[in-house]
Parts: sequence; structure tokens; C-alpha cells
Amino acid sequence: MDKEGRSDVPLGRRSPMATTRVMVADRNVITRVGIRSILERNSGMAVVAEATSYDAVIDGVDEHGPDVLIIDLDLGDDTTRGLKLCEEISDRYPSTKILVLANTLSEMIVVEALRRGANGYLCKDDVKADELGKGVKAVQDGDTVLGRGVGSLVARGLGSTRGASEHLTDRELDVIRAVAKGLSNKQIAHEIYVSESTVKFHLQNASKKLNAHRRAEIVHRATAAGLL
Amino acid sequence: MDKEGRSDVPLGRRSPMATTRVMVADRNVITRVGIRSILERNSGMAVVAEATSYDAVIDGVDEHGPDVLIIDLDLGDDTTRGLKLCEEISDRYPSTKILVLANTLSEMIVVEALRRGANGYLCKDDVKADELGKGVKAVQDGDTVLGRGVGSLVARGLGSTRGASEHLTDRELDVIRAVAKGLSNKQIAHEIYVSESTVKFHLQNASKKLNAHRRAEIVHRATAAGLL
DNA sequence: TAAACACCTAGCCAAATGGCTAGGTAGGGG
DNA sequence: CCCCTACCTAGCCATTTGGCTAGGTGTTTA
Repeated sequence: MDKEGRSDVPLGRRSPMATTRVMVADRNVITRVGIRSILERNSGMAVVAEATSYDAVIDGVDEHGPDVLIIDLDLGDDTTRGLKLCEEISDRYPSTKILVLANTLSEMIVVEALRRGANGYLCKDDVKADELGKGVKAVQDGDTVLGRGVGSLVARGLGSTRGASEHLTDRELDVIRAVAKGLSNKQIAHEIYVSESTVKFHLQNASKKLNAHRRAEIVHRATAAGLL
Repeated sequence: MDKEGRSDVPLGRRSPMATTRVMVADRNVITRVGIRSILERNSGMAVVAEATSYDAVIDGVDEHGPDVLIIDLDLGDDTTRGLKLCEEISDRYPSTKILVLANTLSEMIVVEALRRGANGYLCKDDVKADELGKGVKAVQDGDTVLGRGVGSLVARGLGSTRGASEHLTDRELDVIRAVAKGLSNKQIAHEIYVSESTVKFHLQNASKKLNAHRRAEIVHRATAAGLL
């Protein structure tokens, strides 16, 4: 299931130095094909690998050593995993630049991704066809690329000292997910085998991290951040 | 901004009868290009028009009379608008079949779309490359196409008599959006110039329609349904 | 070893919520 | 004309919440 669509990689077209070797990681076939078409249409770029799962990304980078990895952090059910991936890739394969191509614009995710080694952050819905190629070239050259609206977000994020870099713990996420289902603290306590006090404790902490004051807002922010 | 990417429509390749004429409506370039590539790769299909806004969809259908319209209902800030569009298209241009290609799977949206004349509903993330072409062919032939998981959703939706067909009113949406921001009933009342009682009233009604019992759940469901 | 972190528990109190009944208006359509 | 819908308001009461302080454990990391 992971190697789907990897058949027609035009390795043969790779000229000595002129071609930028790109790897695309996205669970969505349409997006993968679209990126491939756009990049290979004009500019001297070739998509040398694709991946649809976190594991496959590592394998692909290791095997093909692409110049640029275009990745949607949300490759499974857990965006956090994608962030860890950024760290790992930029750590173990520093010559591969990372360009995040996200569905949604979330301050928390943007800041985290950049902090962990991503070289660029674009939003799928905002990208124009030519911007994608330019973005890839730019990150390859060592620049940092931030799409429309992303820049200001980051500025704000860095402005507030404590930032949005705070991580929700596993337990906090468990509780938030339960809250989203409409459960009361008592019910949640019963569901995850802790006391009601503990549930409140986790929620209080999550509130502070997400800068929310009501459980409805917690759910909303967590959803927007792709954490749910 | 709307005609971007419409330049290289391969009208010339249109053979007399063999070609299925497709129109693609999606705000995302990458997706549009991806769909185009996939469809034109093997099967006898040609993308004859693209649109990135609700208005452009009408214009495009009117002008090109495509056999199939592939559309992401979320073309602006209001999915409801996309639903109305389904109704209008299927009403005024019955020879154009509608295949919805959504980002998210929401019972409410699926049921509504089908009720309003959509002939198929696929989920971007679940679609395999070959399924897209097959789906287009199927709806063109008059079949109804439901992607993985969509079918069971619809079955459930139709099972519960009152269905999910209940519409949230404008006011209810206003209130829900405010709730998502973490406001209390009192604050919301002040914000939209009504009494706290009224806010509670709208929320109670929304609860029933969404089958939720807590405001956090309301926010979650509304978000999942793409109503926010 | 000390610090930091994730995790767990308890109790307090004001405020907010959910669930209900019981009204009111204005506009649209049969 | 009556019915239906969306909209608005009031009050009641049990329950839930938000926000706080003040403890505890075990693990990891510097």
C-alpha cells in the first residue's frame, strides 16, 4: 500500500547536476500526483520517491537521499509523529531540506516544525502553482520559506515568549478527546481509570498550554492544531 | 485569480464521442493538477474546465457543459454554499453529473449533498488513483458512487429517521462559533446583542440537532461537519 | 543528587452550564 | 386564516465547570 504510485519515477531523466531530487510524503494520491506534475512540468526537478506513512518517509530519505522532502505532517492519526519526524530527518540527514506542506495553518504546528528543523512551511490551499517550485528551490538553497500568512503567525508565536511550543502530554490528549465526545469529568475519570480530580488537573494544564479557558475552546484549539 | 491554470485545457484532444468531459472545482491548485493528471493519464477523459470559486463553478458548467463535475464543496468559507450549488447544478444542468470529492467525511454533509443532487461522494484521503477514474465513469453512467466508509455513514444517516438533515440556523451557528472561542453565555449574549436566555435557547436547539449534550461536543461535531 | 517532568489525588467556592417549562414576535406558505 | 419556522425572553434547579492551593509518586536528565 505504501509503494503505490512509485512505479513511474523518472530516474532516467536525472541529468548530472541540474536536477533537484524531491521526495513527496502525503497520504493523498491526488496531492502526490499534483505535486509531481507541477514540479516536473517546468523546473528542473524530479520526484524520486513518495511515501504515505511515517515509516516510509525515513526509508525513502535513507534510500534516495533527496535534496528536498515535501511533507504533510499529518500522515497518520497523529501530527505529533510528523513533528518528531522533522527532528529525526533534519538530524540524521542534514543534506535533505524539509518543506512542510500543510492542510491547515496552526501556529503551534508551524513554530514546532521550524524549531525541529523544517526549512519551510506552505499551506496547500494558499500555494499557487509557481510558488511550489520556487519554494522547493529556495529551501534547497538554504533559505527559509514561509507561505502567505505563515510569516506573521510565526512572528506572533515568537513574540509571546512562552510561545506555543508547549506540548500536550498523552494524558492531556486523552482527556481532551473525551471532552470532545461530550463526557463530563466524572465520566472521563471512569473511562480512563483515574479520579475526577486528575481529570480536572489535566484539563487545567491543557488549558494553560493552549491558552484556553473553557473546555469548548480547548477542543476547538486542539482540533485546529490537528491534535485530535 | 479564478482562471489560473485554465490555459492548457487540451480541447484539441477531444475525440468525437469517446471522451468524458470533466470539470474540476477545487480551491487547491495541487489537487486540481493532480486530478487532471490522474484522469488524463489512462482513461479517455479530459478536464475541460476548472474553478476555484462558487461563482466560477456555475459559469464553467454553463459554458462547457461537462459530463461530470468533480467538486470540493468547501470552496470558500461556507460549505453550505457548496450544498446549495449541488442543488442548483443538478437542477439547471441535469446532464452534468456531480461527484463530490471531500476532504473530510461528515455524515451531515454526505446526506445533504446526495439529497441535493450529488451523484457520488468520495473522500480525498481514501481515494486510490484508479478509483477516481472509475468513480467518474460510474457517475457518468448514472450510478451513485460512495467511497470507502461513506456508504455505511449514509446507511446510518438514513436509518435514524430524523436524520442529520436538520439544519443549524444562522443564529445557532453564530452562537456555536462564539462557544468555540471560549466565550460564556453571558459574553456571547453581549456580543450578538441578545439576552443570555436566548443564547441558551439557541444552544439547546443546536444540541438537539447535533445530538450533543455538552457545548464542547457541539463544537466538535460542528467542526467535524465542516460547519465552522 | 537535584531538578524537571508526567502523572495522580484532594478539597474549596463562585460561576457557568444543561435541561426543563412557558411564554412572546415576525414572516412565509398552504 | 392557520401552521410552521426562526427568533427572542424568562425563570427554576441540579450538576458541572473553572481556578485555585497543596500535597503525593516514579522516571528521566543534567
